Amino acid sequence: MTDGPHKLTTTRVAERAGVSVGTMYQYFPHKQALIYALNERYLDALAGRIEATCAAHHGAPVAKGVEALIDVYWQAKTERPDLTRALYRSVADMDNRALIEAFATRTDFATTAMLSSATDASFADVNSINRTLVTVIFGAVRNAFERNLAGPVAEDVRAQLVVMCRAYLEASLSRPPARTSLSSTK
Amino acid sequence: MTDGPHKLTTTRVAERAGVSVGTMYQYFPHKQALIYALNERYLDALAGRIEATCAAHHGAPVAKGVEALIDVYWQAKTERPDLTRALYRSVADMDNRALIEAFATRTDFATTAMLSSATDASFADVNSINRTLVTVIFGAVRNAFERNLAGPVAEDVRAQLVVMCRAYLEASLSRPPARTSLSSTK
DNA sequence: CCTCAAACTGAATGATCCTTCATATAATGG
DNA sequence: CCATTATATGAAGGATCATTCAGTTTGAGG
Repeated sequence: MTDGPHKLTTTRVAERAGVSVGTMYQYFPHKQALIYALNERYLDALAGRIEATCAAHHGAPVAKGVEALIDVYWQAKTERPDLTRALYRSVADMDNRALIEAFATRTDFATTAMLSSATDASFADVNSINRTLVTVIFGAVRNAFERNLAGPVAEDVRAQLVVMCRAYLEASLSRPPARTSLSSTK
Repeated sequence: MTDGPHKLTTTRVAERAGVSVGTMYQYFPHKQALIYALNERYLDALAGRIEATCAAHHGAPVAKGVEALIDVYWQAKTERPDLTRALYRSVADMDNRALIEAFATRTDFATTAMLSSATDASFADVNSINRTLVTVIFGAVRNAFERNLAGPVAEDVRAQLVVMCRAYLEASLSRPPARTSLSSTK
């Protein structure tokens, strides 16, 4: 299903799935429903991975958790570039509000839980911080992906993204375990 | 040109431009060329605004500069949501490597210059930091935009994005004006 | 081996949209 | 005012798909 050439046509998807167009229409009423299902499956798997990662880092230092989060997402988007691209594109052509919403909810829940459970830090407004973190990570990864950054450069961006998120968290501690040197809004 | 309903068809664009399809084909050989031109114009204007912002913050504290950068970009993407959406979408349907490339080059140049010129900070690897900053900002803004965050929430994300970038810069100073409490990779 | 239903097939249909071109309108200059 | 050229128009041509459906294959039960 890691489609190659270009458009996600019904015939092409059917072929790739090893059936004829007609058969496909026995399982999905529209093309939209089909694409929706593809995205649903993808997002469901992705959410699953994220949840697993977050669960695995309950109680771990936030720094570790965020890095792990960045890694799964990065990995997920990069491991099958064609699929990623095809889905990103397909999403532009239809109303996917519900899917994105569901994904965001699951994700937010998982990441918030991870952040809150960290024993080495506590944050005043976890929701705000979490929302920002997720928005930044997902956005940055997508942007990096779409810019087709070459290997080492991509790697650098990924690493720096980790640094950035950590710096943000450290700056946002409500009861800093160490002293921060943050110049408030100088 | 702030297109409303959905697809960017040749007829629709022509209408919006106040001419007939035929006339349009006297100025653009393909639809592709047309869309390309639209994007070119948009990106050119955007790059211009970014350059202006950066120029206006030469020698200013980095914190100010980054905030300004975030603001222009955010503003540019939100002020005409339909246009933004239409262009994001159109970009998925064609080879726009060259445009993105050109935009990235101009942008990188401007932001790097701004960062380097700051008198209150100096960075070891400006290129890496700049690349990361730009990727994160552009990506996060897009992501926030596409999530259709409600007014106050959006505002919060924007503000937090500023906080985050500042924290990152502070953590990346090569000769810290104050002491950093950064736990290296604990 | 036969029957019937379920599942499959892919050519035909119709919609949408890019592109062309025969024709009309405007502008220029003599 | 006419001739000539530049510019504009939008219906028609042709491609590409999504979607349908008449007909075929498959498989279970008898």
